[in-house]
Amino acid sequence: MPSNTLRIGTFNVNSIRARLSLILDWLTHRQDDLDIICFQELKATHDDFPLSPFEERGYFCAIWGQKAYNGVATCSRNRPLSIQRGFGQKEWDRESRLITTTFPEFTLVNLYAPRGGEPGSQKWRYKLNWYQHLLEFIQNSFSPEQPLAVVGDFNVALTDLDVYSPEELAGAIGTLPEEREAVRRLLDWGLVDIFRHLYPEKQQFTWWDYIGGAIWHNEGMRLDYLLGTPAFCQLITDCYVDLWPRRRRRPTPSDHAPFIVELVCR
Amino acid sequence: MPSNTLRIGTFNVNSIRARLSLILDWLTHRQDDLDIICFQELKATHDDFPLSPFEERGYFCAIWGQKAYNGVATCSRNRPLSIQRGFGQKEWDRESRLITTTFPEFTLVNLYAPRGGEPGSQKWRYKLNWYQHLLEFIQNSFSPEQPLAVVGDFNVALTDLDVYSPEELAGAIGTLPEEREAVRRLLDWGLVDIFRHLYPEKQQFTWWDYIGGAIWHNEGMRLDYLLGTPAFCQLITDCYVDLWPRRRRRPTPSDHAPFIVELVCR
DNA sequence: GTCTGTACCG
DNA sequence: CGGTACAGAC
Repeated sequence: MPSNTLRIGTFNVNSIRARLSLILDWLTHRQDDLDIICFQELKATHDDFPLSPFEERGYFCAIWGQKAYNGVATCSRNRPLSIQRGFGQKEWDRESRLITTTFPEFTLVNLYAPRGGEPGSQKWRYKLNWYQHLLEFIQNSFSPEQPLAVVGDFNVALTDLDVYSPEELAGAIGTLPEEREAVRRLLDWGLVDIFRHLYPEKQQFTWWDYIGGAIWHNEGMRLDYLLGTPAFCQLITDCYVDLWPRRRRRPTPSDHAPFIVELVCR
Repeated sequence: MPSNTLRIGTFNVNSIRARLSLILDWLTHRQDDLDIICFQELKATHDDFPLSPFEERGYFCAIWGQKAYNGVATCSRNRPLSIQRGFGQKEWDRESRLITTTFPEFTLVNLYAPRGGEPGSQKWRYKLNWYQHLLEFIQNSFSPEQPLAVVGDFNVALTDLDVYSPEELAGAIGTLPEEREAVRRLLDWGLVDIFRHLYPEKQQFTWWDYIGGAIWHNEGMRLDYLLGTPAFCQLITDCYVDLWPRRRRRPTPSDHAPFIVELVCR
């Protein structure tokens, strides 16, 4: 590996506090090789974020916390040039689901999409509206020509290849046509699903239900993505899911596994 | 020590489940030298009692559990001749606070008295009524001539010697005249406070508040007792509080320490 | 299945 | 301060 390799991870941790020791052990296991980590589902306020252990490992943490639910943080070895919490519209910023950090080489949108609900339900509608708003935010804030990555838990499995059993999961939340279409509109704008781009045929999940020990039968979904503009994706050398923090019993893991992207930085 | 030494312990564990590993470590630390253990505040139903580890260590457990609150169990190497749960009156047996086991050599009443409340309050009245009922139960069920021990968490500090600071604790729950009088009536009936009998001047607490790290300043109270009839007490060779399971930080200990009585059994 | 709040009791 | 129960979310 050349020394100018940069690694970005995205990890829905399902509580940064309950999972702290596991996350730190994971960082150590990886020999602290991640340059940027995008966390989702902090389930903690800014004040409750365990800042010290991350600072001790050399990370600056851009945090947008919330009590009990949601919450995102982007922790990076280099301090970002700017941080924006949310969409910048009061109406859509009641939930902490999005944090944007800019770096000299690229811009990073770290998001936690709503889970949604049954088709036609209130939560289903909210998810679609949220995605529509995300699209407009990206359209208004960025250009497909700039190096941009949109990364996080999208709570959508884009195709049937991204779920363990399309038959069993027909109509399941995260696989509905409207949800897939909402993400696809982001791709149409100019973002590339880098995992699928690099591995067109590979089935690789990032989430497994707690119930029934789904991780042990690999019955999961691909819900976590890095979508990048071509200017960003040309930097990428590889990407993969790191199962280390997921395939274990104790301490109790998150239901998600981290997704790692490696790039060269000139 | 002669091999016919018998050891009885009483221990308010403040949840038998949350404290299981600590209790088992404690038994091991003591080289499994306890013949009878009286537990209070199981905070678990009969079905939730962790029976196996105690059975594996050779104990028969007479359990009277309750969800979330109260709950008592008497675990003994020899199976008791009989077990009675509660007072035997529906009205007074809604809470699991008392279990009586009979053995060939003596009878054992294991109790968890109500904590009570501010003087004049509902809970204060309930505690006094409960003690009145306990007195009548003992009067009606036993004779001061028989070998009988009444052991457990009485939630009363009998005298000012039994609290760390009579000045600071003036009027504190557990030190009120009516509460002390309630316990004294048991002594008047024919029971001996064996610790005080053997150590008339010694200040030794069995409970320390969680708040403020009271254990580290020995700011406690003596709330746990073994009261015995003379026929029982004549068997006793020594008694003491075992601080091992209390003076520690992790795993979080109970706020009580076990009280141990040693006897000779002919 | 797992987590966080809130509530209640010690 | 520390335990359990319950509701709500995912």
